[in-house]
Amino acid sequence: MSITIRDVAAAAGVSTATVSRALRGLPHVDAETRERIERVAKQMDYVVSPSASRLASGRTGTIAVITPFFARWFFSTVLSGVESVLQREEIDLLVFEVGDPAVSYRMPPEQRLRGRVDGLLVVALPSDEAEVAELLALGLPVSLIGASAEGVPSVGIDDVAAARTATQHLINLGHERIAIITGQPNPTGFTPASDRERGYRETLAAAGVSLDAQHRAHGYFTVAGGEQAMTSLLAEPRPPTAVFAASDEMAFGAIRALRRHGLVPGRDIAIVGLDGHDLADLLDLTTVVQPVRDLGRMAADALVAQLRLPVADRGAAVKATLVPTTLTVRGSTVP
Amino acid sequence: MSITIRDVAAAAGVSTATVSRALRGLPHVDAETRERIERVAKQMDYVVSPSASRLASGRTGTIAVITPFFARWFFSTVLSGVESVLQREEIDLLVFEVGDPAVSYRMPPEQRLRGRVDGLLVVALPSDEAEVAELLALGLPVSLIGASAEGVPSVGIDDVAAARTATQHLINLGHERIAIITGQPNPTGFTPASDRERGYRETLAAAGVSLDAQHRAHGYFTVAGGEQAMTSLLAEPRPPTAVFAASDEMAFGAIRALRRHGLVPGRDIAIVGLDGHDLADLLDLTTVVQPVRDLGRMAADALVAQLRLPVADRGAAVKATLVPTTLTVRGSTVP
DNA sequence: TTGTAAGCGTTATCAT
DNA sequence: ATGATAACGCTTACAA
Repeated sequence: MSITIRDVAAAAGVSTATVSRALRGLPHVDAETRERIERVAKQMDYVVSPSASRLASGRTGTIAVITPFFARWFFSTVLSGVESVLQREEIDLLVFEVGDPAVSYRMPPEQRLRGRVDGLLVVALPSDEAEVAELLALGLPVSLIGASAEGVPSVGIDDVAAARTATQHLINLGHERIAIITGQPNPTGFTPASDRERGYRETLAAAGVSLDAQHRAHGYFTVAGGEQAMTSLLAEPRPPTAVFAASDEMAFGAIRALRRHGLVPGRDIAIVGLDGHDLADLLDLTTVVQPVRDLGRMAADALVAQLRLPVADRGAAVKATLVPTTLTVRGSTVP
Repeated sequence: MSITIRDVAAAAGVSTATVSRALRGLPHVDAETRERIERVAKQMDYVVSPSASRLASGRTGTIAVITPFFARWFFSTVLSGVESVLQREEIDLLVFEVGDPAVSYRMPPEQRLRGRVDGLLVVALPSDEAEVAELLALGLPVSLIGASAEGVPSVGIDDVAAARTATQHLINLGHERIAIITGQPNPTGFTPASDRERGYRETLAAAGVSLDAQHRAHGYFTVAGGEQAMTSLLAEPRPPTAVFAASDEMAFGAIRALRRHGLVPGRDIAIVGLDGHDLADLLDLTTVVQPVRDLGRMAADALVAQLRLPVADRGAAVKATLVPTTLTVRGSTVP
């Protein structure tokens, strides 16, 4: 039905082997011959059959992104960064949405991956979970985004430092009752959550500001969770004068809670988030900005680099890249 | 290196043909034989080679989603709906981000699609654009989401009706100077934009409310655009008392503009959006809700149904499904 | 019900 | 530099 490499070979008066070499830019092909083949191929509108090529070569030219969500700012932004690289590299992008690892999620069984992809990009998943470990054990090149693990390349921010920046900002403003809205109640293997909390604690300690156990609430990284968390903080005998929310979406929820109580963020209670969410500006939220799209880009670049390497040299330079964050001050924290 | 169908066949004492049939659930396999084969296969941890299977069968078990953006609420939510279906159906999901069709976008060249997918899901792209037309001409089953075209199955909302609902709501509140923040300046083939504007116009006309040409601004479906649009509306000699924003994100921008001017949405100027954005609640925005995730699900279901059909019967029932929208009233429109 | 064997369209090895 | 040709691992007539 469709044009095959044989048709092209015949039309160009060469063997299929030569066509294959010529079209893939391999060496040992006469310049003239190559040109002719390319011309003929284009004119015949020939496209290599991916299935055949994959079967014969053992490479798929495909990578998979495994992510808890699509429909949340961080994740979709990462995805966008990833795809910009893959589009350039002409690599196919397969996606799997696995759900909140803190609740219930279903990893793609390895059967959905084996033989379909050359590499894996895992977004913000606790790398110590059994399921994630299985992925790593698949033997494919892997890159983590927004999480890290021993012996696996990763890119993310320095969560401790980012939290320090946020907390220090509140301290500089003169606050002494600084609460945190954190992600999970119990520290899991998902390090960003606990790292951010650690940065907060360390900074308070360093500044000699007391840490009140009552000034900690869980927002589960969601808007609704942030709202609940803030509400409970407000209900305390001595409510905080400032809040560090470990994610912008939780900060949004907190802002909503404030409004519901007739309080104005920045005037009545200072609040700072962490993310650099698209809509932080809209809500006038001070936040520590992480370059999320770049995270996706960099991880994809790193993975592609791995793939281009001869299999032998691959595990060589496993590094955890930390990209810098920047504080953006807005109305939610005013002197 | 890896287990092949031959290994399984040998271990089960049958031919590869029988293994193939058994494992795919085809008829004409003895129950006992099938059971044995399944047992052996599982025990050997056998997984069919996708490349080989694709090459031999001509089917890829893959569909592609082509969308302008990942990192925007509507699009990522659609994607999530799509993937929930494909995960269930065990179909691979390939994604392409093509950029804003109103600005500049790069469709995946057909070479990136041919032979790689069995079907296409096209999200919110103007189907009369040459590039989109090319996709349709690819001969693959296609389903459109949030846009429609002659002879192509699609799912979306009734944009005219949704806009009517929004506008009528404002009229019911007693407003007589009702502006619109619309998407594009010029009607392109992207029907939702013009349909929403049409619904607005028709409703005003039906209610005998005059239509002021000054009460129309372009928000380009973005927050920033919406803010600019609202700002320009406010600058007019007789500013509107109510605004219909053709998307929630533009409404968000409008709200921001209001705040900047010291105006309170709902009290000083009524505003209603269209989308049912996650954060509409946060911003207390009245909006006409479309079931976006369902849109993705339904389109995926429809496409999968097509794929399961014998090739001959495919073009049969090309229908444009319109799903209902509902008005959610919040603080941005109070009596 | 099961087996045989001819593809499917490349890639890659080994000659030439 | 080019050509023959054996894989690659499965599906699917067709035969038995």
